[in-house]
Amino acid sequence: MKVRVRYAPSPTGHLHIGNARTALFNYLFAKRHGGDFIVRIEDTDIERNVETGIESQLSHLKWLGIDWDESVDKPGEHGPYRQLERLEIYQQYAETLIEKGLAYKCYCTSEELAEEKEALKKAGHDKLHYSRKCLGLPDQDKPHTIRFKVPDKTEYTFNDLVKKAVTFKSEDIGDWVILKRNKIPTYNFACAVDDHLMEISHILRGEDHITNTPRQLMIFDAFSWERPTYGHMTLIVNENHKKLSKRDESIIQFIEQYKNLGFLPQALFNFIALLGFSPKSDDEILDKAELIGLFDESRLSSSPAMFDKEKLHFINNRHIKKLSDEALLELCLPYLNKAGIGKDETDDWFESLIKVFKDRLVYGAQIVELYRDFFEHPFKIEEEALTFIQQDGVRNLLETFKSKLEQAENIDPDTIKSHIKAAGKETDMKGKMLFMPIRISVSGTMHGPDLPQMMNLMGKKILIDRLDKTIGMI
RNA sequence: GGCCCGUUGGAGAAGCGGCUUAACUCACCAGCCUUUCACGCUGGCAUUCACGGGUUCGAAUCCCGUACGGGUCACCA
Repeated sequence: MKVRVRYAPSPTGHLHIGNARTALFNYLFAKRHGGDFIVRIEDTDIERNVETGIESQLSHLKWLGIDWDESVDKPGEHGPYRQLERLEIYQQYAETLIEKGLAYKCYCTSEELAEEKEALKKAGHDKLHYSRKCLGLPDQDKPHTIRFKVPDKTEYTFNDLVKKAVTFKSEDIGDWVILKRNKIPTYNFACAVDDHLMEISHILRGEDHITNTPRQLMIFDAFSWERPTYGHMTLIVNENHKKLSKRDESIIQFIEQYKNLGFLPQALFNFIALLGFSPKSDDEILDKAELIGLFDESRLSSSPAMFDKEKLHFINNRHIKKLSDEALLELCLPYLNKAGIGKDETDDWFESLIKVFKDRLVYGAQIVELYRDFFEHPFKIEEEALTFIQQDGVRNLLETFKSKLEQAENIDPDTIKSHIKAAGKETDMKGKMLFMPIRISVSGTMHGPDLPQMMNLMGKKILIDRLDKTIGMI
């Protein structure tokens, strides 16, 4: 049987990190097993559909490097791929279920149902199941839903790819709606019907779907269809161990936001693939091809995956370091331009700027912050640095160096280096006692990028000014 | 509350009955490299796997219970 998997988003907004993970693992699974990856649009909630939802979902998947074999823009033999275009199909299958006596029409209004539930709750019941009072009623010409008649005393056991054997009992599930009053199917019904019709072999989805599985299994069984294999991936949780919620502001949640900040798609792909999965590899910096080769569904984790921002930053930085200088400049340039940095500078200037910060850059937009920290912010010396420059000879060194700088025609990195050397010789300072005071005097801190490069970028005026200020503080 | 799931170092996370005196990564510390910084490299960092009982010659790994955390209970997906 051919491996066919699907990612089934509802077009209610932008691509969320959790959905991206679902898509990514299905993609990895398909590619690993030489199967097909399908994107099906589950737009049966007409209230919540967003106009640009589909386009946004698809374009961001593409940006991440995930492509598909069949979808709305690339029809295969199992279309249509939007559920709203498949309405007659679901209606027909629902009708069949009624004919078989496995489903029935329900004329209850939402108000009635709410009251019923309230009464059960008051009576202390845990299971707030539908009373079945419409079961067996003669056909009426009234608006109605169609409910699935849940079988008595049946166990639904499936061998989950991640959780292993999972069992649900039918008595824990009440008769549920398969076709809404507006003739549109509910999620569980449409999903099961489509998974069968589209010949989906494996379903990898978030653990929040695990309680939906028995309902979908009921549909498969009702039609005697072959059940697909399910795998429920752990939830992604935040530092408080809570499911990532779209309203959680402590974590950036949408792929688009990462894209806008200048994160790299290959890094995001790498990071997301490690959310609930650990490849049999010591190295964690992996590209798409490596990840496909390493993917193994038996290594999906069953305990929650923590969204570790630090790790994302680390991974992105590692991928940035792999970029060529040209590619990195291309990534950073829009942010610099927008911030008005380097308006009158040459290409060379930009190139050295990129070189100077490449090692520590976490994401594209950060270049602005880094630049400002070192070049624009009011000059001030950190405490530990201030202590350092109080040592003997520092003042003399800085004054010597400053006078050389003042006379210098140009301040390219090599020239600066030779002036540092000369100043060291004249004042008998070397090693850390030579470089560190100069570093501090121009940046205010004991840690930073390559010294001559950084000084060249700063320009003579700023350098002299900072040197003066530092000397004044000794 | 019912049903489902989870609990390993400062953090992420492997291991799922003997090969583990618990891999790997981040962070941190030390050393090396570099006339500074950063990069890189090397080493250090859990005698212990939520807790209590049990099974076993042997348990982080299996079973039971407790605690804590989470998910889910829609005419949403």
